[in-house]
Amino acid sequence: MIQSLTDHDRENLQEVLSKGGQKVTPQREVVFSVLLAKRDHPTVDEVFTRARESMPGLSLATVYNCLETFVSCGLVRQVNHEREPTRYCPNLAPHAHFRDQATGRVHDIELPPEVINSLRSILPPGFDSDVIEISFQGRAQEKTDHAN
Amino acid sequence: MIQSLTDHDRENLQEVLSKGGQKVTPQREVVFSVLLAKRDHPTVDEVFTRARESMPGLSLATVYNCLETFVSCGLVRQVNHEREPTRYCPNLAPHAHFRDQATGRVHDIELPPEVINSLRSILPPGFDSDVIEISFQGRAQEKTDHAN
DNA sequence: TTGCAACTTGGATTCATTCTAACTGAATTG
DNA sequence: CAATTCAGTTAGAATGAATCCAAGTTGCAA
Repeated sequence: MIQSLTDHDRENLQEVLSKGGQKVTPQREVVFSVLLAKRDHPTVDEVFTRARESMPGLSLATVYNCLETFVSCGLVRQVNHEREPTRYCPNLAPHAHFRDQATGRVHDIELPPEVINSLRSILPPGFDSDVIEISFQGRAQEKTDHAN
Repeated sequence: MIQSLTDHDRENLQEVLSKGGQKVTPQREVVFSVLLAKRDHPTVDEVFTRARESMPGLSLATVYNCLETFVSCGLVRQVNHEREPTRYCPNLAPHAHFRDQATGRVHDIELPPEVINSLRSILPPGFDSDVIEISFQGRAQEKTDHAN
């Protein structure tokens, strides 16, 4: 599972970071590649463990820092569910999250624009929102995930 | 702000608790009355502070216990936002939450059934959900809240 | 080469929440 | 009526995710 970024992903990382006034570092590359390699909404600890495979000296604090940087640059999304550890998600398209109660696994659910609009329309006058979080909770018939 | 339950509320508490195999206790009455007195989505600490006004010996652990009991009986809802302390809400009607970025205050947003349905309809086959959480984040022109 | 600013690091700290073990008090049984 | 039981309460200890901090690194710029 040790792997680094494709040229394309590295370019993207470089561009988004510099737009946010941040630099590309070896640590950030590794953390980002971990996120892209397996899009299963890992926790910080999971990212940490996976990243250490290719960079044993990496510290936990740095993983927190990197992820925080990515979030502030809009490169990844934070996913919070109840009080469980925060998870991270490199899917930037607007989507909701579905948490399988049995496994704890989190799935992305595509969000059609008309649903977003109908949601925005229920806000009373005077309320203006840029972020809408939608999360489902229930049971999913897991299709065994090949690929990744 | 020290006040106890109306007969109606006390009855309701009694009924819902016993349905869940739980008893009414003085502590539970106080905590419940705090929730009803000011429906501003208080944190545990806020509930604790307010409840102590009418019951100085009350312990924090008990507030946690009471609130947990209420949630498990379906008497109140938990409201989580990012990693902030959990808040509690006695509004049982289906509704979304709007968090004012400026003040941190949380407002209830009514959720029309058709919006709930359109949301449920975006789930892929095989996904079944009982709980849908919707939270907005943005700016609200606060209308100074009289009453309460 | 020196300086600086951003980034990284490990360890300490914070803080919401949970746990634990002792206590209370009401109901139940002998 | 005691004795037992059992849910509920309590204070304080423990947990664990996340943040903070002060001391290193690194690469770039003057």
